[in-house]
Amino acid sequence: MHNCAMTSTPSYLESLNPEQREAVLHSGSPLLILAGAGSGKTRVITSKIAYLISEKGVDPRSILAVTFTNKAAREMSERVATMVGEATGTLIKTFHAFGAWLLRRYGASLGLAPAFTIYDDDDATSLLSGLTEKISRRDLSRYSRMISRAKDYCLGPEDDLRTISADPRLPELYALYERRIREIGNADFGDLILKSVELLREEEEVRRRIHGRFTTVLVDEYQDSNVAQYQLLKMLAGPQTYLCVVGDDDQSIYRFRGAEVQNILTFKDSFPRTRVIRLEENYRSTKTILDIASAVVSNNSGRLGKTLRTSNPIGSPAVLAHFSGHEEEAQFCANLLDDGNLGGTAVLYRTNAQSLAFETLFTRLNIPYRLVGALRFYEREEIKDSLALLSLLVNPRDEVAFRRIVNKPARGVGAASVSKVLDLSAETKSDLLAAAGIATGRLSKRAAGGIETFVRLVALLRDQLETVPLYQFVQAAITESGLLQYHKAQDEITGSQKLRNLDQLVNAASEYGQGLEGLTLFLEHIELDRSQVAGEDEDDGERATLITMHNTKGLEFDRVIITGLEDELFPGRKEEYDDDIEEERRLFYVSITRARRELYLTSCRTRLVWGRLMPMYPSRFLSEIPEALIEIRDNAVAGTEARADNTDTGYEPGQAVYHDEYGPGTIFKKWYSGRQLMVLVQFETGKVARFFPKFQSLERISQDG
DNA sequence: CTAAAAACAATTTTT
DNA sequence: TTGTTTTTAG
Repeated sequence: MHNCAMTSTPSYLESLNPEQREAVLHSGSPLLILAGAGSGKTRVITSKIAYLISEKGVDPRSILAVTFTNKAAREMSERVATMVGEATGTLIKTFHAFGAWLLRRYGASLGLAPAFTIYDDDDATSLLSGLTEKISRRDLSRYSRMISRAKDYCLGPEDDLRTISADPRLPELYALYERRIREIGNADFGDLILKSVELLREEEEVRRRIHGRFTTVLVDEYQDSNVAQYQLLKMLAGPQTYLCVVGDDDQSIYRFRGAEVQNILTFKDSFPRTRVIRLEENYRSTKTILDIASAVVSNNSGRLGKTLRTSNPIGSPAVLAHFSGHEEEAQFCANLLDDGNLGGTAVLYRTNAQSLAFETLFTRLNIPYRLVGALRFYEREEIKDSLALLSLLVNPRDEVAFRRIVNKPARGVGAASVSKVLDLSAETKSDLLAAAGIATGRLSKRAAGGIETFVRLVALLRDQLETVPLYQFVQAAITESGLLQYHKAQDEITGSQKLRNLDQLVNAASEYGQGLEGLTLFLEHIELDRSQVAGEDEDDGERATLITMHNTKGLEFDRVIITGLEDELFPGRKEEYDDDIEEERRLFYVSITRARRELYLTSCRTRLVWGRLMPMYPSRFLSEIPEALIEIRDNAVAGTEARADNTDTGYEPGQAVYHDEYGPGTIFKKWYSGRQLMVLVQFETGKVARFFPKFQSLERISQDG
């Protein structure tokens, strides 16, 4: 096949190592790329896309690339665009966004209109709460989570749900929920995948068209796919489809969301003739950092196994610093940042709550920082209110949106009136706005007036939808509904920034087209891309990054500080099993491998938990790091040093205890957190709490009889 | 029906 | 500790 007129090898191929190049050039059978951290996996995928388009003459429109996060999708689009030029027509989307894309086109047979809106977990919980009486808030969100998990596993209400939960009410509640959301005509997150699977399975014509269109399907971060996503992939892959998945079993960190490491472990069995290529050369980190990461993750079982190597310098040892409390920990980070390398530094933590100490100190010291993913824009009250109003315009059957917005700002329409409208809507099979229009006769005078105002408002807005640019429309909606005024008043009372956020929302709308179509797309992007940060001004200089460990996936920094390395916090909850510990360990592995040159680890002796100062013990993961690779600095104030001793006796399960605040109770579990004994106590009030008996006033009561 | 007061629960991690 | 939900008085 040597062709004299052959164009020179593209530069992006030349800079690849042999394995990477092999992965790019491979064709003819399914391909599994096991790509270790920092091994240039994104580069391989983007090069592969570019290669297919520019060298093999593949139609860009026939390529589908699926990622897990919007950030990854955006990045991939940009990189492909720089390699082969803009507007290639290649579909690069997250799994969920692809589901929405598919269902908007072909979902009619499943009862989904092209303009369906998407319910997030909150909305799903609200929907459930409207469906059933007498279930506490907490249980509602529990059930809602179970339903969402069931969907992750591709299970419907009639399937055996016992693997999700043995709760006897789950099937009934799930069925109720499912029937209602179908009536409304919206989709929740799980539906975007599950309904896509259903569609492709049942509609031969759709399947045929999709197989005809997408002859190449690429999946990034495959280790985080769930069962439903695996099924979707199965359906997407026709006999002619070239399938390529990239992932790293050691970086699977979304099990809590239904991610199934099994998917990548058994890919070879699911797709016969699979070729496996390992990318084991790391270009990111120093040898020391890599050795630490490898040592830690080698404690996991059930891995495909992979040895990362690098020709990078050895680098300096990691630093492990102990502190008395979170303030000292934050100060330590601030001191490190004194060298001015803000943009190259990331402070990592397990839970969002931990960011506060850093924010407070950094603000005081004028250290610029960027907070990733914490205060999610879409979750804010004023944004959700506005979105509810807009959603209702798109889908007047949207019960969740209606409930949220019909009486906000207060129009004199209470819960009783809302129920009447909903009942009437069900009776007459009409949408909520129509029902509201004819319900006035059944309502109190005040409520009838309020409903009328609301119905008029919606009608007025609807008339404008097709005639003005979207941002103007959104502006009109929040102004004329009174939401703007309402939240302005809130700002004045609480000093919040709601008005600014609403402004931001209007700005965001300006990037979308006019009319129903633009509005639908706008809503979809907001629902699916939750990484948006409010008030993020354009980069006006270098900032340090504050970020959760989960959010760092795919990122890298010169210097990484992993904070809060304490048992019970990281790894978290202890009542769980080995699988969970392994997942936490993978999260540690991901965190460590974000670092290019320097790695710092911090651990505190105390931490505020629910406003109480709790003693903490170093994370067990720290003992998995070879001593030669780490330099330990103990900065804790003397005296807080505590060691386990013989006071541990007498706290056996079954022991009756008394606590000043919670009253009498019984120990039902004990274990060691770090070196310290911890017990779990069931109080007679029903409360369950954890204690360090050594530090906290937990009186033992002698059992009589 | 609304607003203020009182009681109460909460911390993983996110598409 | 904080923020949110339920109760209560207008």
